[in-house]
Amino acid sequence: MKDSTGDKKQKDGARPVHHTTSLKQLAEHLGLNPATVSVVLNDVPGRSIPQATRDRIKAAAKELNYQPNLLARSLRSRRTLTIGILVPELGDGYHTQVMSGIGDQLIKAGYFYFTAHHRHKRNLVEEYTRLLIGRGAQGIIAIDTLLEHPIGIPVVAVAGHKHIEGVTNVLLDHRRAAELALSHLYSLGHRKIAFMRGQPFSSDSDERWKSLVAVAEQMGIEIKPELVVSLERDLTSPELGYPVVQQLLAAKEPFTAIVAFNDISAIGAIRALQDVNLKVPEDVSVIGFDDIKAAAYTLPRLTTINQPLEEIGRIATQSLLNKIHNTVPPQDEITVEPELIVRESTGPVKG
Amino acid sequence: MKDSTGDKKQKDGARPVHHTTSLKQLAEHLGLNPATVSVVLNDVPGRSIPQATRDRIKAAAKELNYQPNLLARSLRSRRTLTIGILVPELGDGYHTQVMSGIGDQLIKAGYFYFTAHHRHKRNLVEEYTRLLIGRGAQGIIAIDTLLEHPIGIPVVAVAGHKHIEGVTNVLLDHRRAAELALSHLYSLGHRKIAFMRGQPFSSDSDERWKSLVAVAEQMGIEIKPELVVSLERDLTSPELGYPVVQQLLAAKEPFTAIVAFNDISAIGAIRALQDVNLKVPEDVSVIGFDDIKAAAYTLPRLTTINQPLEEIGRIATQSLLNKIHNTVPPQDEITVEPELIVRESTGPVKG
DNA sequence: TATCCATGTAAAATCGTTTGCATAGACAAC
DNA sequence: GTTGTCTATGCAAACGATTTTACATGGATA
Repeated sequence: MKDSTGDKKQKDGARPVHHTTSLKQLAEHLGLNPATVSVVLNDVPGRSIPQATRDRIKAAAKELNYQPNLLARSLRSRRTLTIGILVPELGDGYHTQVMSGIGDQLIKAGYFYFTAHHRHKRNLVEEYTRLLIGRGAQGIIAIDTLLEHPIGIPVVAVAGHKHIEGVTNVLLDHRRAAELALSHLYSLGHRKIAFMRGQPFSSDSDERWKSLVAVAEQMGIEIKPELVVSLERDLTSPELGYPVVQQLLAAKEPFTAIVAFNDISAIGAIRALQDVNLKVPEDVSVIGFDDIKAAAYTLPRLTTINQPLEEIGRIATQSLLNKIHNTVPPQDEITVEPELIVRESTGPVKG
Repeated sequence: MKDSTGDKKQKDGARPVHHTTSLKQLAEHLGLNPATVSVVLNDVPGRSIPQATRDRIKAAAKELNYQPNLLARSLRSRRTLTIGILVPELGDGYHTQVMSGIGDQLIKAGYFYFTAHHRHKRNLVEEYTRLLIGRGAQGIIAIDTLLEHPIGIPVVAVAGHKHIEGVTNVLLDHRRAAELALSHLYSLGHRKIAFMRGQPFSSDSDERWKSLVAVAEQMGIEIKPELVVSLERDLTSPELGYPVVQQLLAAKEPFTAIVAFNDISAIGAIRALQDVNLKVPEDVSVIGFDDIKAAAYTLPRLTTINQPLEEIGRIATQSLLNKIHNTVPPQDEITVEPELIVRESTGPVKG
């Protein structure tokens, strides 16, 4: 809403977009009606137009480098070929890797996406959702974002907390993840295993813990209460995992392995162990979750459970496109399979 | 291009976008002409409309929750309030942190952005540029992306390699970065300093090296040829820095500090040193560049030169918006200041 | 020879805005 | 009573496509 002192020449920054030929110009050039040209270029079925004319039109379109104006097209046809992505943060590996998969899949389908990052602020989630819809988004992918209620367009949630009517959730097969982690440790001979529970506000905490408990029971691994610690602080640095390991050590209950809540806390845990001269993995094995980029750079490099983030993005996208196009009945839930990545932080139990 | 067997009822996924009231409906509801309503809601100057009517219109707009259709508006006014971002990769901290700053700044100005990641493929850069323009992008921010020639709309390049007519470059003050790094080491007593040069294809390599040479000379630090190694492999893992340090050690020329090309290679360098039982920082100090997230998680944590990535994003955005709105004469180049982050990988020289 | 259908193309309506110009009425000045 | 200036609003033409409907042909059929 700048000042507007009536200065006519400025036109408030509305500079003409790089000039392209319009349908009308193309039609004129051909001596045909725009409608005919449109019909041919869009391969509209059920129209009788001789091949010769079709060829002529397509040739001219190529020659004049005709690019249909997406805005105009969308306005009329109500298809914008655009979706919106809601994400808490950019600049964070987890989210943007998912976005990478989304982008790959979308562009194949001729779609583009708007991104809005809301830094976990609820009112922003609401507002951005509105804005995205206002810009013609035909669907929304909400990554790690708390949605409150159904919105009017197709939605797919990645790592969504709640189940909301009409929203498809894409999530990790936590059960399988637990199996991979525990059977890896088990096969290395570990029986005395310590566990870290995630913070209550973290979306995966509950599911992951339940799965670990179930699988441990099934495998006959005892979970001693003294060997279970809980993360509490709202941190995204390894500090997260440091104090809880000190807590574990103070309990004096022997253990040979730690199942960390995620890679970040695993890194902190390793530090804590090293600081009391325990060697990883010789004295204690540590396994993480997520397989963040940094996991390959630590000393020792981290054994972890990989979440196929890009694939999750691709799957979420495909699911959303299916919803938009109404091609298949929508699913409530889609699970993806985790993978065990063995690096250096786990090893056979001593002796 | 699906099949199209003439099935009329399907309508190929064109579902009505969440219903909103249109300007026309609003006008009808008020018994006024759409134009009048539009004029009032947009505060168009130079129209005489009594305050009473204005209030009536605004009240009704609020009541009916009128949201103007951005598509239609853009079509008419040729302002889409949209820009495009070209980026090599998503899921990489460097780029997405810049994007984070861009997003913050854009949304303040009422803009949204399309993202396209091209994975360094030249033809995709071209194609995506076209597509973005086709979707009405009013400007483009190219992050670490090689542009070949001027395009028809305002462009700002972040970490751009080349200088291109009309393109504003936002880049780090390399000179200052070199000063920070070297004076930090110097003040800790380091005089025998080894250097890593970046790969020739990396955008910052040359500039960074030239600055280091210049500053070293100015400070009276000798750069011995035996203590200069060059990265060559196209890697983004710490492996990058490992072999070159072995190479340094093999040269038998003593050194007490290493200036790494970036954090990734610094991490590899530290590993290489630790693997021959040299302690960091007690025996050798290592300083990195970039301040990637992982830099705070390594053992020891990395001393490095921070690039204010989010700020770079914000500055690039502001510069682009200025260009779009023609408010200030465009600049060719904008530099931003680096910052020294002292952590644990540097320390005073022994003895 | 009149009727009908298929074919090729054009015209018009529409999507939801913005914007330049027109106009009707009120009032004042001459 | 004419002219002129305001005021408040309306009208209609864009913007650039898609989509529905209409209109000429020309040949085939009855």
